[in-house]
Amino acid sequence: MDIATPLGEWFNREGRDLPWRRPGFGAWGILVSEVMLQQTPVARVIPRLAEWLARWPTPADLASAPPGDAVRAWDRLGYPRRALRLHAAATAITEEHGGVVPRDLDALLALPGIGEYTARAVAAFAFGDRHPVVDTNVRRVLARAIAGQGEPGPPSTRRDLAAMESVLPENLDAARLTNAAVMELGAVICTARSPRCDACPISDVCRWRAAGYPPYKGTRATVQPRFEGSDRHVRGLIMAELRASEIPVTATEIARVWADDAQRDRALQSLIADGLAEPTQDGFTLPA
DNA sequence: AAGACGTGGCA
DNA sequence: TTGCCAAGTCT
Repeated sequence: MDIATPLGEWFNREGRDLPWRRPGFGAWGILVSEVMLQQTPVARVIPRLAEWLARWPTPADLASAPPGDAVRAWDRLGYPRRALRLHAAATAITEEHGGVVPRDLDALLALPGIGEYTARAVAAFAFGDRHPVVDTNVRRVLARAIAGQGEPGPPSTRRDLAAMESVLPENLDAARLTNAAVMELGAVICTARSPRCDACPISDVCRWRAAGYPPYKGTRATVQPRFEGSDRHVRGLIMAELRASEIPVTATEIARVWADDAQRDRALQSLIADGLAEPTQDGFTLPA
């Protein structure tokens, strides 16, 4: 069953005009966008990405800045360790790859913060190479359209890559288009909560639809723990203070963000361990 | 190999 | 209001 052709036609007609899809956006821009998009919605990424690339147009530009600048520019995208890793990746690209984003999958995979998904996304979208690209959208679309299940089971890199490989055309351009189209379908049509099957270009061949939308029976992924009152919450509050100040934030000021001394200290210590905060003479700052 | 890791929008 | 979810990675 060929789903690549109808998906490609649909994508060419209705795919969103996103910055990183514009011709000539560049491998560095695509790499930065992919890292920002890890667990963060498109709408929140777009303005931050534009600022980031205007300020640091090349990996060497970012590498020459203090990591704390990257963390501050990251703003509230969330998971600020990504900013630190992106800075470290820029350093590695500058020092080990002559300042040029590598094209090879293994070289990409070796960069900090670049995992199985992002490495393939960069190789496929920035360089046009033929690799199956599998993210949460792709998993969901393939689970439904091909496997006839309402939700993907637990991620299995091997199985997931094989599944995507099986729908990928041989032709390079067609393969790249298919990768983008399956992701896009999962993002805007075949969504997690309320899929818009009426607007789906492959509804006529979807096995889940054909089976009458059977409810998912497998094991569910572990539920996200409550955020309110969690260590993540406290880390976030402390990071907001550090981002907002150009001078060291005192222990007294940090004490105001969270009353529980033990939990606050645990959060601060973990931020220091992560390299997101640095103790100084007068308090704490983003990494210099 | 589960669990940690931010943040905010939406139903 | 609470819970789910958003182009994952790392340990």
